[in-house]
Amino acid sequence: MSSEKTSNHSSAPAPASNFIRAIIEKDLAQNKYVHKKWAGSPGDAAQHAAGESDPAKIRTRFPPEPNGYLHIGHAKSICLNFGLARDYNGICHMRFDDTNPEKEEQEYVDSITEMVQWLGFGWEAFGQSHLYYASNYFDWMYQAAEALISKGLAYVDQQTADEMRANRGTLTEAGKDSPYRNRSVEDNLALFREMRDGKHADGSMVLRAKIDMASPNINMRDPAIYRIKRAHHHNTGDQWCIYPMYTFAHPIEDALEQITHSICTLEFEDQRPFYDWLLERLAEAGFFAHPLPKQYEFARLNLTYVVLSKRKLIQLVEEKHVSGWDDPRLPTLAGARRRGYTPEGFRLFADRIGVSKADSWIEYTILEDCMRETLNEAAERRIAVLDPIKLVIDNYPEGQSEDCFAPNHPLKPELGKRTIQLSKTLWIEREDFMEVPSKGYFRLFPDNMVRLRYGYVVKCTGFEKDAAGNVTTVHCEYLPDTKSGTPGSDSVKVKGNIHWVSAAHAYQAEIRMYDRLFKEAHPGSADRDFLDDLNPNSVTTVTAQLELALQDAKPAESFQFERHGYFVADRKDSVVGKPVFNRTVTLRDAWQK
RNA sequence: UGGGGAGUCGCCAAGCUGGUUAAGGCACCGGAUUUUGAUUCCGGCAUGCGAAGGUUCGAAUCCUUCCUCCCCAGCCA
Repeated sequence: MSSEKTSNHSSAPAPASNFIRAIIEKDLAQNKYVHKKWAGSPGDAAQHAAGESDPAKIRTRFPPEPNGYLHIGHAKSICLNFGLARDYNGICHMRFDDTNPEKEEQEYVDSITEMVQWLGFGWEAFGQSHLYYASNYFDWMYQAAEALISKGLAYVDQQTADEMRANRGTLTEAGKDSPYRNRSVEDNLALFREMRDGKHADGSMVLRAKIDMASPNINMRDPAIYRIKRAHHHNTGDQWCIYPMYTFAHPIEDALEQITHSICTLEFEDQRPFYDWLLERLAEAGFFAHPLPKQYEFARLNLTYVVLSKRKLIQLVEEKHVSGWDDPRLPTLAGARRRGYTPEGFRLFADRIGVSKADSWIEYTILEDCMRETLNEAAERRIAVLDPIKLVIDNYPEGQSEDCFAPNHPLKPELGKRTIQLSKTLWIEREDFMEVPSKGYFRLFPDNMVRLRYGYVVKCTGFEKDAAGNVTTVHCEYLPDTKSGTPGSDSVKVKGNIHWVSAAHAYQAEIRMYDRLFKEAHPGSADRDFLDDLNPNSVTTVTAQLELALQDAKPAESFQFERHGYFVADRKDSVVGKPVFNRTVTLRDAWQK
């Protein structure tokens, strides 16, 4: 618990300390960046040197490749990077790491920016936008590559991919030098320029950093840094036919953008030596100035009952196990949003799970609980009968109805009340009646009394069944003096309190009852095919009876259906005046049946 | 068997320049309030820090050995 300076937002509790915050606080305490300049846009050492003092205390970045949809795992990284920038008076750059034209599309950049903003983050800071594309740095990267070649630190290799692999060695054996490794600087430069100018076929040669083929770290065995690839790029079109590799491009992107803390996941740990090697060499060449960006790695998110691998998500969508990338059962952010999960809930989740380097599995209920917590605060209450049977109040006048008053939010009286109509024939929940009550059951059963929430206390007098033996109608009599809100309401004490909707005043609607997509905590573990772990009942659709006010629900509006859970009007399938709902998450239920 | 990481309560996670009663959250178990079996509120919850040795007045923190798990041999990111 080292610091008091953890958040700009004094109202919110400071997020828990973690190793990255500790590093940042130490760097800040040492005034590591006080002399850092910012050119006003990404640039090299000279450009930044000519700029003003950097208004940002730190710079982080969220650098997705636009080759797919964002998911819950990305939300952790987004909250981390943008959250750090927010808490330390810094800036988080939104950067598209688009160095491989074959996999990237505009559609993905659009959905990624939309989702980051939906999560509540932005890249406008100190009067400018910080949305960047790695592909806009191709000229600089090219120059950096030539600089490396000039220093004898890179060479053009004409081995085939297979030869390169064979000569890379193994985890326990050193690699062998390429026969092209000792070409002259002039030849390398000429060849590299020919590569750029389209004189050579795709795959015929590649530019490699010249480091050490015997390094115990395989990433240092002369990694490929530029390849020939004639593909149309979503941003640069056909301007280039050579593209930098991630390992080469990423450190340069960070340096051009004056990133102070480059935070990525654990699998990049082995890349860090090259990251530092490259930047040091380019600093020696005058490209960049100290302090150079530093890379730090944290454990990626693993969530029980969920798959987050791109390959598996694609398979779920393409094989139609779900309806699309925004299927409410998917862990994509588009799916989660449609399910009714909230940005606030995700941010709470990110704070709650913390950041460390230990591989871990977060229980899915933690995420659900964060959603409940934020929804409980924000969602207005409404009444919905999801599995309706009839309740007839035999001593209530036919054709009559009366107003009952229900608060929109029990914790927020300022949100007011709405009126709902009570009449002789109501819809109630099938599970709120039992012909023979089980132990501890305190809802409706013959001769028992319950309160009709916001209405009267009633006594069960009988019931009817159909030919199949299913209860269709329950009969009761009401106690006229016991209406909620009247002095007599407490005259009769009852334990049960059930919700209802007047049959003559109901809106009938479709509700999708979503459950987890997988029935196993670790889908696909123990040599099972993850598809075999799919929950066959991950969605069931019911026709429910809702209170009339729900007919006006707007797409994406969330409610708590009392005693059930949180539901959202589907943003896609709802039409004005005829919303359909998705169950976001149930309420907790301590009643073990 | 090369290199790089990680192992603290059921799940996360602080602490790790040695000295605290080993934070906190979630879960769980009690109990109170409640016209949602919800929420809220109170209380409980690691003689123990992967294991075994060692150093020390004192170790989760230092040393030694061992065990387990994760990552790396794309012209992907």
